[in-house]
Amino acid sequence: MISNRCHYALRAMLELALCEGRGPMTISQIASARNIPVRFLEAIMRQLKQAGLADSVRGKEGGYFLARPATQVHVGDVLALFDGPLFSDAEQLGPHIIRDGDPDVFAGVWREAEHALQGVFARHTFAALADREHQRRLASAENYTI
Amino acid sequence: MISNRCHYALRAMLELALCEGRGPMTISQIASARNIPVRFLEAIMRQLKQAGLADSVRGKEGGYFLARPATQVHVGDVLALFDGPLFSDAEQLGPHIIRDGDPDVFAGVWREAEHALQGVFARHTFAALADREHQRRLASAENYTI
DNA sequence: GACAATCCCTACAAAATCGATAGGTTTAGT
DNA sequence: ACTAAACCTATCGATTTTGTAGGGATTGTC
Repeated sequence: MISNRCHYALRAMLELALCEGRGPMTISQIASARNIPVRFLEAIMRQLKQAGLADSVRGKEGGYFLARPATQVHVGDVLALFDGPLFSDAEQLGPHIIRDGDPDVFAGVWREAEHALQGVFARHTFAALADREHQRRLASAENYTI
Repeated sequence: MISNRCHYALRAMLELALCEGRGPMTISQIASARNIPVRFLEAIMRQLKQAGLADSVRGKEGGYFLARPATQVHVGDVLALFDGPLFSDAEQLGPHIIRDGDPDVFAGVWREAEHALQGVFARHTFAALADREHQRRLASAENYTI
């Protein structure tokens, strides 16, 4: 299943997408906006940076921001980084299950599954998600004031 | 990702499908055919039985067999039993990530992903897999004798 | 009825994974 | 210099997963 790490990363990226174009965002800001343990998020953001999904400036007034426009970052990019590939052949995990490099009958199934997932995850950009989140917040704010 | 347990279960079910109609198969047979730890497989087979995928007779000459014809057992049935659902909402794992039962923006993504997977896994029956495995074995045997 | 082969159940040990924390270093703006 | 921020490495604790052990219960065969 999807690791907690990955859930955090997805929400951090969403937060960056929401604040796109308004300068870098600090780890503390992201963490408090999403209730994520700060020191844990620190490691996650580094990983996002190393993978080329986020970028950062150091020192005072520093922080993180999206490395590419939100319209060009997909949910699949984050998932592949943390939890992918989901469906690998068994021989990587338990080398004794498959004999002698015989082709595995299930390999085809895993390939299909992986492919189907990639299709889904490539359809969702963080720009679209941020948009939806924005709508959601407007609606709930309206609900509150009325 | 797919747990080792589940890989074992899939291969055990495949073995049962290969021997369909030839009486029950013992745990030892399945285990040695696939290099699975016997006592571990024991627990797995029980789980498969309790889920209604396999059935068994006890005592001497006993063993396991498919509860339904192999044409009506899908890979998805086994996966759902051991590792499913793969994509659940975040709130079940980390209740603090999402505030106040607010609808999660990612929930839709997970639903789509789960649905896509179900589609793939429902297309593969153990009958078809056993068939492919049979072909494979014939081919490799031919390769060996020539 | 004894025996042996087989499934069945519970508990437990060993190992891996994951979430989270701690302490300290480097960078850059003021 | 001071401070706020990103950066790095190590480690700890809890949970999950893998696998093992010992003992039962069931059924065919002699």
